[in-house]
Amino acid sequence: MDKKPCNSQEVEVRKGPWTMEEDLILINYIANHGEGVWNSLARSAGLKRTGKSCRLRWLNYLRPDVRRGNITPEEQLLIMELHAKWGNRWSKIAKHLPGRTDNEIKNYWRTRIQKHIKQAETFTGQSSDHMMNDGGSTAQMSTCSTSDAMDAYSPPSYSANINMDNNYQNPFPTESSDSLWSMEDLWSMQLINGD
DNA sequence: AACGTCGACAACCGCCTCCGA
DNA sequence: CTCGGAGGCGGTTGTCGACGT
Repeated sequence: MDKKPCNSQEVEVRKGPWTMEEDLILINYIANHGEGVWNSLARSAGLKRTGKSCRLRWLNYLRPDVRRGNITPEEQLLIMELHAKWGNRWSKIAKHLPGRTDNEIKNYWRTRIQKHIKQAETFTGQSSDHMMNDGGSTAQMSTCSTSDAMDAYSPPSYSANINMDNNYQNPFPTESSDSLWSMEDLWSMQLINGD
């Protein structure tokens, strides 16, 4: 059951935070070979990660069009509206927020919006426990105007950076053929992405 | 200055669905 | 038609930094 020392290919799957080197390997490999077939990708690239882990890392963090940083008020409203419509269909919601990942939206919802709902609930008494029904809350806000929704949720303080992403540039090499990434490229990408 | 608590986010896990053999 | 593998999705956990006492 335990690791077989003779079969060193399938042992030692790395877990936990990704290192800069791993990120570079993954980015370079995808830049040259494209994404998909994640299990074999992980193996071919020499990453000691599962295909799932590589896919997740790429989709949620390394992809060049991933926007990081503040969720704008517009995006927050959209999230609330779409969540009211579809419930916890995070990937579906994410499709309507270019550059945002389902994971990011999910985290945002759980840490921020849900907290505000909870607070609002304690104020208004227990009258609306349907709002907190995370496991599939739908439709309760579907008819709210956006301003109503904002009143209900009282968004966290935003500094005016609504258009901060309009001049986002894709740091990826235009042609995926034979391009290698350096540490500096990676760092600059992290900076552009708001990290 | 040290310690404890809380919040935000990255990553993992398990389940489900789809597709090809 | 069935089975197995891969991908996708949502839920949950772990980690780290910020903040308050």
